[in-house]
Amino acid sequence: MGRRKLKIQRLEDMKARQAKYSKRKKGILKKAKELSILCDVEIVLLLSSPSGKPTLFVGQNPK
Amino acid sequence: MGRRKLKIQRLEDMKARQAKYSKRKKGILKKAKELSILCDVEIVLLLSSPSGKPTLFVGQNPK
DNA sequence: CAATCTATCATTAGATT
DNA sequence: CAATCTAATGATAGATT
Repeated sequence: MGRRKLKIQRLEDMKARQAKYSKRKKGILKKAKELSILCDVEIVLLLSSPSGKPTLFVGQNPK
Repeated sequence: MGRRKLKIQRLEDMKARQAKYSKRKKGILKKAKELSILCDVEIVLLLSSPSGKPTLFVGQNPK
């Protein structure tokens, strides 16, 4: 998606990595939340940012 | 996306949940893989299907 | 620069087979 | 039914501010 197709390979510039991470993290968290609700499933998503800051998403309650 | 907008709420039909899960699982796994490569970050994604079968994705190697 | 914008590509809802 | 199709919504690349 986006103005041009992006080749999926490591972004060499640290600022670019951080910026891309910020955008895509938002997207994948939304997808995780939607999937957990729609299908009523348990999901755990653990992300570590390029700078090392972790994000944990846990969808639905353990049964 | 799709032909009509889908309201994000639990799908009541078990078959519909399983089918939806199958489609969206593919999508979120791709997103996780792309994010881990692009931003060189560690990602753990644990999914449990509507029938209970787990899927574990681990992107990048722990450092 | 980080936030916002928008043209474009990607995902997927519902249909079809 | 599960796989495939495709119209249409959704995510986001690069531009702009």
